[in-house]
Amino acid sequence: MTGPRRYHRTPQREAILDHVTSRCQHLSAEEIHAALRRRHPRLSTSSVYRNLHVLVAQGKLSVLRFGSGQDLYDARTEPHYHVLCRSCGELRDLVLPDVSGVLSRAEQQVSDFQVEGHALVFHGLCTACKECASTRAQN
Amino acid sequence: MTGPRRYHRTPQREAILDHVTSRCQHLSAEEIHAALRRRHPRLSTSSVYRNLHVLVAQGKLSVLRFGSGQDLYDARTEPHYHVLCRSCGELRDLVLPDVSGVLSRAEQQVSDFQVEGHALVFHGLCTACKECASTRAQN
DNA sequence: TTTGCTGCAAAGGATTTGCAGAGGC
DNA sequence: GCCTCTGCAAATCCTTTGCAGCAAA
Repeated sequence: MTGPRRYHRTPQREAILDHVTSRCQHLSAEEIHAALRRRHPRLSTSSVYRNLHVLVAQGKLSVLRFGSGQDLYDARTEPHYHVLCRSCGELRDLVLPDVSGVLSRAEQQVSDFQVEGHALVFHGLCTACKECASTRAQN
Repeated sequence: MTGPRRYHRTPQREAILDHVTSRCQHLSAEEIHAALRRRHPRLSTSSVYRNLHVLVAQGKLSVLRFGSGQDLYDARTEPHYHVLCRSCGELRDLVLPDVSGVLSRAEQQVSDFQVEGHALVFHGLCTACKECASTRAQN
């Protein structure tokens, strides 16, 4: 029987959480590392990755995984969703209160499962890429 | 101005699509490769990956990206969603007709974006992992 | 004949892990 | 003191790419 995990407080972890929280963007581990290196020159990538995992486990951040190759981290505030352009990779936030209600209710209908949350992503083409695509033939 | 892409018909591509379609599971590129190697001993991993991309681009398959590390491929039939256990990684299909209606309507509310589809994933703990977790303390 | 596809091998890129020492509680 | 965390370097893992020959249209 393993006891509960006792997280320690470390400057690195706090800096990472502060940084992600203070920005209203979705940041990659690499971006976070680069940004914090100014103030914490010895901060390692592994610490960034490890701390991001911890913060996600604690529910303080959430992860977005898309085709972009790298995971993006998001400071969780209110329930919101995402729109992703399959062409340029642009990622936008989306708040849909009506949908949130429906999905919260749906969570309880999932049998044999203790649902803790959900992720919803719309995908398609942003305006710019749509125009771009229509100038060339399609299949 | 690039013309439309003219896909050729190849035994490899057909075998891959057939295989994924015939199974009601979510398969990784590696699993597909391993399964098809019996009948196509010279089939390469790169062909599997390339063909999976093509099939997704053609809308014949869809991709699921989760924490598991590898992408999973799904033969698209009816609109459905997924439930993912954050502990053991179990992934289950879910059909929620009510929700589908709401989300299809929501697609049209996304401004400045031509939405082509959406993905919805519920996450939490499956029954087995839930019991497992409750026998040990939590944080 | 033009263009797409294949297998092979090598490269790429994001994330993870082993380790020994430092640090929080 | 015990256990977690850190930086560093090396390793891993999945996926992509370059290439030369083959195959479909």
